[in-house]
This record gives sequence, C-alpha cells and structure tokens, in this order.
Amino acid sequence: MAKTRLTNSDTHQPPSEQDRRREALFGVLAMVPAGKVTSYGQLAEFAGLGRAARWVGRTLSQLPQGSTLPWHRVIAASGRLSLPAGSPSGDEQRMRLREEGIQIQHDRVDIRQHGWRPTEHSG
DNA sequence: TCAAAGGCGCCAA
DNA sequence: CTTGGCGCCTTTG
Repeated sequence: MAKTRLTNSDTHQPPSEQDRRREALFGVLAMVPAGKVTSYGQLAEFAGLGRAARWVGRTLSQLPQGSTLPWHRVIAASGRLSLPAGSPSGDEQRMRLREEGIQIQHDRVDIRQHGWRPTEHSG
C-alpha cells in the first residue's frame, strides 16, 4: 500500500491533530465500496471522531479535485443528498451514484438497500 | 475568550 | 412533507 498522503509534504513535522483527524476520516471513507452510501455522522463516528458530522462535511467540501476518495458516497443520514442538484458537485454526485447502480428518487437514496454497514463483512 | 459559520443530526410541531 | 430550534465539533477571525 502506498502511503495514503502527505499533508505536510515538504516538511518533516509531526502530523498535527487536524492532519490526524483527516487521515482517520479519509481512511474510513476509502473503505466505502461502490454501490454503497454512508452519512457524515457515520463516517465521523466510525473514524473515532465523535459527532463531528459537520466537520466531515466541511472537510469533504475542501477535497482537492484530483482526490480519489469516494466523497460522492456521503449523503445525509436521512438518505437525502445534501448537495443540491444543478450544482457541479451535486450533479457529479448523482451521476456517479447512478453509475454504481444506486437509484436516486426525489433526491434520496434507499438507506436500507444501499447503506454501508462497516462491520457486516470486512472487519 | 467570544462569536460566527459549516455539503450535519435529531426531535418536536 | 416543511420549519424551527438546539446540539455537536472544529475552524476562523
């Protein structure tokens, strides 16, 4: 496995707390398989970040364009897509999810069917 | 230290 | 279904 990423690349300082949280978040997000979706709160909790759902949302909004992370698989806990249709990100999100076989009706995804269950298979 | 703001979450009306 | 309101955690000024 390649090193996930180097946030402070050109320095050799130890990772800051912010870096550590980002790494935790990215690590968990990378586990979400295609065809499944998760929520901001679920990511935060599973990454050991407590109830930092909002922070997750903001962090994801700041992802670089070239990121390979499946940010599009992150939706609201209610099953609704937080990113509005018509916006670049929202449109991209809907396109990617549909390509993964996820049905989106009325801006929402069936969590029962497509919700990611981390502990169910991998471990 | 305080205040404001985020791709949120949950509950009540 | 929609609003309001409050809580949550973190960053920024």
